[in-house]
Amino acid sequence: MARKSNPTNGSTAPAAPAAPEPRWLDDDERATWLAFVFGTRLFWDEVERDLQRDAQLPFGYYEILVMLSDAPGRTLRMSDLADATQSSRSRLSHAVARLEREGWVRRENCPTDRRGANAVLTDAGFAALAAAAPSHVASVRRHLFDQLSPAQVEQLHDICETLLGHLLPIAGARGDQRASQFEDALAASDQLSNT
Amino acid sequence: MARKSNPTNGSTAPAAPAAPEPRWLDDDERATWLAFVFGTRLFWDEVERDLQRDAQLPFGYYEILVMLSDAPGRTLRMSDLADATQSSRSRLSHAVARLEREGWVRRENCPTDRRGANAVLTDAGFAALAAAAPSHVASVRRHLFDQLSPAQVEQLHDICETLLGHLLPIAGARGDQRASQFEDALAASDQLSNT
DNA sequence: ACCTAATGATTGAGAGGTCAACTAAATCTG
DNA sequence: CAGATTTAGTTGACCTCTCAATCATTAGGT
Repeated sequence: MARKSNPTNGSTAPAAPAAPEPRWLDDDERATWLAFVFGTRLFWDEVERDLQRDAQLPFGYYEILVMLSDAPGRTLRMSDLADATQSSRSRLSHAVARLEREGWVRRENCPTDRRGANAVLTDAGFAALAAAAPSHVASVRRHLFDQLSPAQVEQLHDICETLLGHLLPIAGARGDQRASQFEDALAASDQLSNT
Repeated sequence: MARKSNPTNGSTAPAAPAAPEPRWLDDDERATWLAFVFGTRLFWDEVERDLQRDAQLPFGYYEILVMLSDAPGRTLRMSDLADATQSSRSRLSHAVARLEREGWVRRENCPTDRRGANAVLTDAGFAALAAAAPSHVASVRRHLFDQLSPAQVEQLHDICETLLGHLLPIAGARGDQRASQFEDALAASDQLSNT
């Protein structure tokens, strides 16, 4: 399915606007690409399914609750929360609206900037997160870390860091706020690691 | 953001329904998880953005066209196409409806099974795919293969195969038709590789 | 053959996401 | 300080996906 080969099935490239002579993937690359597409898709399907079953929560929403629970006062500016969860402001606005309906997040006016808004994790939201976290971590463990050797975990880490080194500047150059956030998230996870 | 640590910020697990004493991620695992979540998300955002810009096509729809272009007669039963693209029958039905509106796919009645339907790639659909493919391959290359060393590509391949070895049986046990399809796709990509 | 199950495929409602337009407040600039 | 610009955030329309319900057809069992 994920073949990237020329659909004309030959070496004569069809009307190719950008690349006159595209370099198709060779067999090894194609197999890697296929495994990557299928593997990551199946992984996320499984993790999301587990989370949905155990917490009636999509992973993206879980992330929002985690970020808030880690923030001082369990409170974060909407923009900061959007950046931290790698989501657009629009998406976050919709998401928080949903979480607010659920009673897990509350909006407050920002005292220092009258056009700003703070998202606050409610006690109910914190309880929901606390209930969801153990089984979610178990799910990630079961489907990822438990399957890989320590060496493979390290390799995966390096590979993802390499990709981030390439992608963050690109996202940043496009004005994508998320660029700066990865370092922040890492730093935060160091500071707050189970003290 | 992607911290999996106990939201009570300590070692005393809160009301945990399933796991009395969950094993939280250690610092290395958390960093790996964070890099994985951010890295793959950013990667797919970028690839999808490129594809959307160059072909006005989400990746999932591109996959459908690729599968059809590889099939004999550029024709596939709806069910087979669904399996091959790792999508539910429902999703595929909606997707093909959309591609049909676009004029890129046509539905035909299956001659051997009167409740079946065949999806056929039209000439316009093939042309659209041919126009989209070069820049899409370039995008995947630019954001993935060009960034990794040959060793890393091999490691990534192994890691994804390992995950698939774990996930395919799980998906299969749930009656998920996609389980059988990975092997098929690999075999097909071998057979049809740029001859 | 007949009745029941299983299969192929579609449909509609609802949830989540993107994109572009919009409001309001803060900031820059002359 | 007036006016333009940038920034924070929300909104609505539209698209895709999921889920459950549905319909038609085929396959099984007796």
